[in-house]
Amino acid sequence: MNRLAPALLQPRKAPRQARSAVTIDAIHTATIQVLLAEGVSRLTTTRVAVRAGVSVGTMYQYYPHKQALLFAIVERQLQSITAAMVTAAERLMGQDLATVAEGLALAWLDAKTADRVASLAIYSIAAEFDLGEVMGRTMRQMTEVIAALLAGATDARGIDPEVAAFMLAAMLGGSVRVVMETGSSDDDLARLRRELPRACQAYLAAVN
Amino acid sequence: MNRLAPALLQPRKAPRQARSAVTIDAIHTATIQVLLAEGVSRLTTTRVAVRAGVSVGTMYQYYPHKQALLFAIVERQLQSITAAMVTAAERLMGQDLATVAEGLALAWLDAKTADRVASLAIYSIAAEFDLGEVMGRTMRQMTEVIAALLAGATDARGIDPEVAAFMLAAMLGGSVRVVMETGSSDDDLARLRRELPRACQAYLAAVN
DNA sequence: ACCTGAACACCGTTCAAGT
DNA sequence: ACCTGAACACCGTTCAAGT
Repeated sequence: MNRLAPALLQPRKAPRQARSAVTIDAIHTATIQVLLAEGVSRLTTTRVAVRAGVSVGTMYQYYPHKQALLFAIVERQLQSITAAMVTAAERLMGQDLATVAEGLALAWLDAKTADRVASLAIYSIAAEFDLGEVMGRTMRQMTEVIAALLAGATDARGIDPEVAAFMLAAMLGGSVRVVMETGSSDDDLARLRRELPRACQAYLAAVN
Repeated sequence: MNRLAPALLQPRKAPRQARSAVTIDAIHTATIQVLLAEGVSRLTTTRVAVRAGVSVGTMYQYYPHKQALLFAIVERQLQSITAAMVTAAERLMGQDLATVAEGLALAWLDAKTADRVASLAIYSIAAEFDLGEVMGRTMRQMTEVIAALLAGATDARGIDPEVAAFMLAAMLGGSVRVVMETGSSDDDLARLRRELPRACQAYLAAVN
């Protein structure tokens, strides 16, 4: 559970010449390709280097270690999901709680299932390295967005936006993850798509 | 993502003499100790062997590979949680939906937080190896137990026990996992303990 | 300023040899 | 019937040497 200072997980240096920007991008792409083609267990620094067309040494000039490589990918994926949720939030601002709940649930499901392979890859990386921190940060961001949405809902009365947003984020994030990870059939996902909005709506109605 | 046939994950042979039963137990205990003391990344076959007081070769006589070691631990943990839920289910049989929902949520939280370190260790192992299958099986068992409970509830009317149980299992399993994994404070857990039962109750009420 | 790749320490797994 | 531990293939990481 060795927790690394965030600084250590960033790329080691910024590209100063054009060719190194190319190199850094090639490494990034190669990592994803190897991950999807061979799985985590076969994701090797050498394999990534070969695929990227550089030597291992070069890779270590940009990423201090393997974790940093994976960290970069996870972060990009999480950011794209966050962005999707922010977009959804803008659309949902000033609606009533039922609409907000449904909108959030569907947006979350869409974002997660859009690139299901990538999402699964993320999950499979998440535990091997210490990604709790990054995921925690993402979840806190999400909670803030949701809280603002709840506070601004037309029919918000007795609801505590902080508390309700926390619970909603846990429900969304957790249920989708569990279903996706446990060898879910398409049926299961369809089921989740029907039931998750209802669950969110029911919870919000109950605490309002 | 190499999926192994379940048979390969079982201990390689049953102990035929007393000393090998002792050996197998020593290995199992040593694995947990190393896991808790040093973390997944430092969980090494050699380290486990040393701690267990046997040679690496001996370990491989009982567990065909490292995954099998971890698999044994995960399975034991999951079984103990399943057992706790079955006990709770017996107590809740024939109650109304609100009582069932609250009882399930609290039982799940208790089971998971009782040995929080072990649970976290499980999660950290879960993705590194292919434990989706085991976890999926556990979740399906849980869903069955919950479905029976819902079908037998005094005030069950329009509810579809299968569907509602699926959603409930996803909510319980997911939310607790997400909160525990993302560097949760004790405050967060307390919050979850208050909100999760309400969310489950609200959902059941809405679909009944 | 950037890249190379042999070299090092360590890990999972095996198997001939022991009791 | 069970155990040992040197040996093997492979992995992450480094660093002297090159352009």
